[in-house]
Amino acid sequence: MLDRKLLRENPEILRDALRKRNYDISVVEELISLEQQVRSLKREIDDLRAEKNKISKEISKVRRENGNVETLMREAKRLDDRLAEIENKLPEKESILYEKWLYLPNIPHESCPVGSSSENNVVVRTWSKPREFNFTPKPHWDLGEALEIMDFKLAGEISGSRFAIYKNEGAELERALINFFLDENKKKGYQEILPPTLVKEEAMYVSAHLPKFREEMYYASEDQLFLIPTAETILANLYRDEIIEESDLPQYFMAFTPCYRREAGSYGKDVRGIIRVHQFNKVELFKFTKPEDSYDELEKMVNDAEDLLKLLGIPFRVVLLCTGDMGFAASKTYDIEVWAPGLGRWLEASSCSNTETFQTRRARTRMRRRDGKIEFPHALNGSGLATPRVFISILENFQEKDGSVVIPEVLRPYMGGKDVILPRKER
RNA sequence: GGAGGGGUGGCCGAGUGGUUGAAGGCGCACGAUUCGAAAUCGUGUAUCCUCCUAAUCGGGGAUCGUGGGUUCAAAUCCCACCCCCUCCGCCA
Repeated sequence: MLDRKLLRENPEILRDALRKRNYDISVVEELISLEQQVRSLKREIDDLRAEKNKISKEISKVRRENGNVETLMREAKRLDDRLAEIENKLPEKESILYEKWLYLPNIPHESCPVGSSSENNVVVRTWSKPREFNFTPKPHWDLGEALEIMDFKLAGEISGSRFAIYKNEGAELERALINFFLDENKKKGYQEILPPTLVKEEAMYVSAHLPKFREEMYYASEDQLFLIPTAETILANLYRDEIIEESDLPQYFMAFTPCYRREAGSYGKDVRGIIRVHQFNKVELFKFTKPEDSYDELEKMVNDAEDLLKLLGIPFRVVLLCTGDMGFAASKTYDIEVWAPGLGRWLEASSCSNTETFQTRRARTRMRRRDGKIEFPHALNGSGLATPRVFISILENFQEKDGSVVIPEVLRPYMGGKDVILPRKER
């Protein structure tokens, strides 16, 4: 959510932001007029209430002195009628304005490349060279099924398409990744949170997954609870309705959770394997920072995520998203893409964003400066990391000609010292 | 799921329908005292919106879990919902 003062003080910033994101800018005029109406209604109401409060106090005083209050009462009632008339108009206008306001995306940072699609994204750096194979590398679904560490047929029967079952070393590898991510991030100062994965509707508004992205989430209607699409939802709510002292910033958090996404609208896309699944595991990173520090903190967060891949030895590249490709809540986003030689393409394994005050406004999370001034801190989120594409990348990058997969060294302590996943019969 | 109790400022805690945005205490900040500290004394200490101002100051409105209602007037009365606690039932 943006600062409503923009409508009065600098609507051009809004139009510019919407243009960069390929949104229709005509909504701005509509909002300006709505905001003016709401504000003038509020003023009228405030003035009338002030008058009425005065009379009420007068009544109280006259009563105490045993005077006659009838004239005053009549005056108060008359004001009441006028008030009721105006007060009735306000909630309607206010809610229209609020609803529309919630649908406005965040303002892109000036350092973001302007462009309309992923083609305008900028690769800022690439780490390590993709390995040369002297055989044709297989996709992870072939490797996974042959090694009997993944079962897509069974998952399909039990849960449907876009679900996976991990077995044996597959399950172990998944668990190893999660623990490895958590342990490494902890060294960087991220506090661990283990949250619920079902949340109330109001919490979803804070992260800005609502109202716009209702269709992308699973909903337990009986209990009116949403399954989280990411732990970002939870972490953005950590300081809801609270004021953080400036001296307590920055704050780093991480949370491991399963993530649930309906993937509506991506029918027929990435249906094989675990490139795009309805349920996956992710360790999410989250920061609350002072506004002046947030862009440095974003760089650090990206580096933290990159470090995980470096330790694993997985080739990756860092991509700065252009304005048209950025998420709704983001001011600036870096994606980290890992190389998947079996698929022959880069896969997004992390997305790190600065949302500035977009989420903290919705959460009413504020910070108090040393001089007592109140303002909104910035909030940042990033994956550190989501497992499926790292899993893919490990299988596909570290496969051998015989179909076995070498386990990255840093994961071996998490897998009882095992260094390779061999085909079933050889185990 | 059934029965009961409760939600007030950073925290504890008072609050007869009317100068209560809210006593008192703790905490915190600043000042005095002190060689310095403790103790003591003094002052200050919620947030949001809005108007005025260059800014400070100041004016107005709103907020005592949330939303509605009664009333000239609600923290206080009524209704609904949310949350917390206790007991019973069920249960990993």
